[in-house]
Amino acid sequence: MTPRRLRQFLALIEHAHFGRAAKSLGVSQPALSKSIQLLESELGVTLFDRRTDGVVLTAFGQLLRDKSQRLLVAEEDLRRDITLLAGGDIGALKVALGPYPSVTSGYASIARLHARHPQIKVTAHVAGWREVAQQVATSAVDLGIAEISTLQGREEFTCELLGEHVGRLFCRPGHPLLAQKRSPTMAQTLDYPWVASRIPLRLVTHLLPATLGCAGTYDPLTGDFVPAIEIDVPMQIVKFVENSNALALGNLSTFEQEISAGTIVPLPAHDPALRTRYGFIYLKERSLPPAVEIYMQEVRAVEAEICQRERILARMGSK
Amino acid sequence: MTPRRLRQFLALIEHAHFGRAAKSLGVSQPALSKSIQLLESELGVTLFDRRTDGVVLTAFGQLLRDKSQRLLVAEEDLRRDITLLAGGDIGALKVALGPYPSVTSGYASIARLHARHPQIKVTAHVAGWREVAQQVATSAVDLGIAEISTLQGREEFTCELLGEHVGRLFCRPGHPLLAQKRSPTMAQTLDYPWVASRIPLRLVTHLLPATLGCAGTYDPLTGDFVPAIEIDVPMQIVKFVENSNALALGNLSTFEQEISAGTIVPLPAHDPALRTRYGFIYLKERSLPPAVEIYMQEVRAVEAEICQRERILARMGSK
DNA sequence: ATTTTCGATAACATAAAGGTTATGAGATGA
DNA sequence: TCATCTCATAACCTTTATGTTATCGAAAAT
Repeated sequence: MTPRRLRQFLALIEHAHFGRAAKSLGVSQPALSKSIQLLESELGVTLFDRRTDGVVLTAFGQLLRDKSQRLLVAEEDLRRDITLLAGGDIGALKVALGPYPSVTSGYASIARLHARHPQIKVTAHVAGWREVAQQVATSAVDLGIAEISTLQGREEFTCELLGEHVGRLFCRPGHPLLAQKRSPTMAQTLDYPWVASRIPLRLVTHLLPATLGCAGTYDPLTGDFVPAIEIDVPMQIVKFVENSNALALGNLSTFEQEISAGTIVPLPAHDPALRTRYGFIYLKERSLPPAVEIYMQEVRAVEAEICQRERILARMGSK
Repeated sequence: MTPRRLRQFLALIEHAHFGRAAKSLGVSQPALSKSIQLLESELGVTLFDRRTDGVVLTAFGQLLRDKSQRLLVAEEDLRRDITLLAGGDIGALKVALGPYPSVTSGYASIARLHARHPQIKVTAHVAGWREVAQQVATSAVDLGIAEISTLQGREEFTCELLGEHVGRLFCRPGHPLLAQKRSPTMAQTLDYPWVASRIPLRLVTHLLPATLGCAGTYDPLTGDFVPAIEIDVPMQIVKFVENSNALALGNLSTFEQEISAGTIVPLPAHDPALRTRYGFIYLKERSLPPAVEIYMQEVRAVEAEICQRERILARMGSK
């Protein structure tokens, strides 16, 4: 069951014809015949039904096809990873970060990654949840960090839960979502830009480069940061929400002063506690490059730190 | 980069010594030396630092170790799957189902699987969320269906989100959770058995064998069903909750009559909408046997059906 | 019936994989 | 300095993998 044989096997499936498959592989027909026979005898099953007008795959063949393709991809990926690493190229890493809280730990992790592995070039793209999923699906990025409901019914994705944040949404007093009678649904809130509140950023400010905004593209190698929504973090968020239809995410305590001053108001929600569960998402079929795995380790570490700090803050809050 | 060579490579790592590793593999030392050299030249990197007192792995070696182990496991799994299938054994399937709503689609899927593939032997174990995770982690089951927050911080798990249900918890009037001043936390509710309400079961009753309870072990091959909590589904749930500390999961409309009669009451919760996101969980490192993949397809199909029916019910309800 | 098409088989060639024993070369400690 | 330990190298052997060309036999089509 060598890679070579598996490739011959897959070629035969494609052409459904020994002669033509052999030709496409650049070998003679008897060579391919024997090769497939050896594969069959090794596994102890018949892989093809030989018909007079060609061959068709058996159930065993179908199983082998699906699995062997993955196996070959995994092997190629491994080869590629080692070759790149050997060339001194530890790898570029593209990640798509969803809104809060994904972006919070996502950015903090980039800063840590850059500190420890400056040779890894990171491109982070901040986007909406749906866009993150789309970018992962099209392989535009290696990895996404997004709210996991993004994944519903998408069997091509794998996810790893990172954390859970509970927060509320806040808006300006005259916001369109306040005009309607019913409490806004989650789907409706997604129609407006969300901005991360001070709380989640405060949790990681000791890790964040001061220049980092909450939305945009950051390359730690060059230091370039191109904000998608230009907000000075953390103080300008309230001003931004006050003067636009953007929604701020945070806790009641986060905006205690602003609420009593009436500058921003909490959004009524029939689901008042906004539980956000977010995690890594990536394609099931691909094996992740080493740079991505290193980055994931950093994210996990940051996440653990955030969890601990939140627990401390919660304890302080309840006293 | 044949399996054989990779195994030699792993053996050398283990012994950190050419002579001893060669002995453990049953070959001579020069044979192993040459084999490793070939592997190194094939990949174009040095895998071991040769020291006078043995060998130590380089960074490349470490990368290859991690990846090649997975590759070998995948290959072995494939071989095992085909061998089993060749022996007419399409495979036994062990699944752990968490409480509602996991168990709902889990059971319905078993019924469908049994109808289409009667030769697949299924063992379903219904358990609490934590136990599902534990059983998956220890490979006691191939697959789990559970609430995904089970996965937080567990990087050994892969998950695939299946669906999201919103419900509330109900209890008897004198329940301990009502005695405390604060609203019960999610963690506290987990201290009591949960039982599935009529709503989620009603959604799939056309798929369920009439005998199925909501908790227990069911083998569709023999038809044996051993309930863990004996409840006649669906009518006895209210009686059970009324006379125990069990919690029932459902919507307000589910228990409309009982609430007005005062027999059961909704549990106050600072997080009144109980959003349950559940999905498949399995070990990252393992490749799933074919029987499990077939089952997963059935679950996905049932899940899609449930989603559609819920949407219809919701629309009917809002009119 | 005859021809064509397709895969299997036979006979043979060659390169590569994998192994052996004997020996070499460098570091280390008695 | 010498014995000893490490892994590398050399020379050689055997088996297996992979290929070739020529031919065969069965089914389908003309």
